[in-house]
Amino acid sequence: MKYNLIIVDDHKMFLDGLLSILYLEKEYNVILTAKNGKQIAKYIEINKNEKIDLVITDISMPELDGISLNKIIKKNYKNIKTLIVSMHNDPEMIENLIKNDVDGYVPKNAEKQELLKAIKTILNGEKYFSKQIKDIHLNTKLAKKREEEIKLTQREIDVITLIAKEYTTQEIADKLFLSKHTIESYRKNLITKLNVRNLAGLTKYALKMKYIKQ
Amino acid sequence: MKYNLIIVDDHKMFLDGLLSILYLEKEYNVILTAKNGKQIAKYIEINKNEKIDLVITDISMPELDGISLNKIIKKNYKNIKTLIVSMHNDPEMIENLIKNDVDGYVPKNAEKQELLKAIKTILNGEKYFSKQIKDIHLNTKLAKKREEEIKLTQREIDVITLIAKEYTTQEIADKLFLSKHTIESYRKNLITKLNVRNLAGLTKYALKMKYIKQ
DNA sequence: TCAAAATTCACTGAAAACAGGGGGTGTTTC
DNA sequence: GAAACACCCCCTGTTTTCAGTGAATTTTGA
Repeated sequence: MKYNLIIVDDHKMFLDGLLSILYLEKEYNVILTAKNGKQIAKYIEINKNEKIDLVITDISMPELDGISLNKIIKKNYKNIKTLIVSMHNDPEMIENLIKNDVDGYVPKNAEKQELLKAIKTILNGEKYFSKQIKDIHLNTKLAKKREEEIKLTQREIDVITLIAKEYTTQEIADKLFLSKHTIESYRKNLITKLNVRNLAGLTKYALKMKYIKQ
Repeated sequence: MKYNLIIVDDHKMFLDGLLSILYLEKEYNVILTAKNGKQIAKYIEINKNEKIDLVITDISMPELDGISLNKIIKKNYKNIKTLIVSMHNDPEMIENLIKNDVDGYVPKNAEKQELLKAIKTILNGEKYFSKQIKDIHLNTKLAKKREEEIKLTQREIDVITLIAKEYTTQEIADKLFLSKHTIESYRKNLITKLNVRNLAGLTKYALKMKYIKQ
C-alpha cells in the first residue's frame, strides 16, 4: 500500500528536485503537484474520497499561501498530514503554523535524508521539526515571555505611536482630547517602562513593535 | 562540443531540481556541484586549464556567498560566465552583482523555460536578467537619484547615528571631541535637510538608512 | 466585589531640544 | 580665483522633554 502525496510549490525547479528525490522511494506516490494552494484546496474538496496522506507545501505562493492552505486542511481534513518545506524562517509564520497544528517543518536547505526522515515520521503519526525550526520556536517563546513583562496598555500605544510620528506633546494631547500633562505622564512612564532614554528610544520601540510603518 | 557548467547552491533539493532540468539538455555538461562558493573557488583555482563556461549560483550560502563568488570569478577568470539563481531580490544585492559584471539573474520561481533561455543567452555572450530583476534595478536607480538630492556628509551621518542611539547632545559632543554647539548646529541642519520635525524623525531616518540596527 | 490596573490630571524644576541668526577655516571644482 | 562644500563654533530666545511626586476616577479581572 503506497502513501499518496501532494506537493505544492511555486518554484518549478524546486518541485523537480523534490520529485526526483521522492521518485526513488517506492512507497510514495506523488498524485499531484501544483504551483499554489488554491489548486490543491479545490482538488481536495472535489476528491473527498481519495486517500491523501500528506501535503508537502512551501509557504510563499501566489493565490493561496502555505499558511492558509495548512489552516484549511487542518480544519476540514483532519487525516491529511501537512509538511512545510520552506526557506522562510520567519518566527511569526512558524508560530502561526504550529498553532494551526502543522505536522512538520523542514527548511529548504535540509539534506535529502532529513526530508525523507520528516516524511516518514509524519506518516507514522508523529510531528517532525528541524532543529533550526525548533530553536526559532523556543526563542520566540522566550522572547514573547520577555515582552509580556513589559506590556503596554492601549492608551500607551496610542501615545507612543503619535510620538513616533513626530507629533509634539501638545499636538498629541489635542488629537486624543487629553491634557498636555497627561501625555507628559504617559511619555514619562513609557520611558521608564521601556527602559529607554528619550524620544529616539521610544521611536525605535514603536518601529520594532510595528506601531508605525517605516 | 558540450558546455561545461558548475552549479552552486546550499539547498540540496534545489540542486537536484536544477540537475534534473539540465540533465535533459544534451548540450550541457554539469561538471561539478557544490554547497558553497569556497569549494568552487578552490576548484577553479586548481583546474585553471579546464574549460568552464558557466557557473550557476545561489546568493546566500555558508562560507562564501554568491556575491563574493561572482566577484572572484569576474576578477580572475574573465571567460567564465556567471548566472545567479536566487530568491533574494534584495535591491542592494542586485546592484552589487551588476556592478561586478554578473551575466544574468533569474529568480528561483522562474519557469524551467526561462532558466534555459537565460543559460542559452549568456553562453551566447549576452546578458540575461528576468523582468522582475530589471524592474528592481530600475527602481533602485530612480530611488538612488532621489536620495542623492538629500545626501548627508560623513559628519552628519556620525551625528544622526549617535542621536538615534539615544545619546544627548552633550554626550555626542564628548564622543566626537566637538563642541556642544557644533552638534546643535548639525542637529538643526539635519532637521531642515531631512524635512523632519524632531528626534523621532531623525531616528526614523537613521533606521531607514540603516545607520543603526533596529 | 474589591483590589489592582488603567486612565486621567497637576505641579516643580532642571535639562535638553528647537528656531534663527551669526561667523570662520580649508578643500575641491568649475 | 570665486563658488560650492564640508566642517567647525557661538549666541539668544523659546519650547519641549525629562524626572519626580502625588492624586482622583474608571475599568477590569480574579
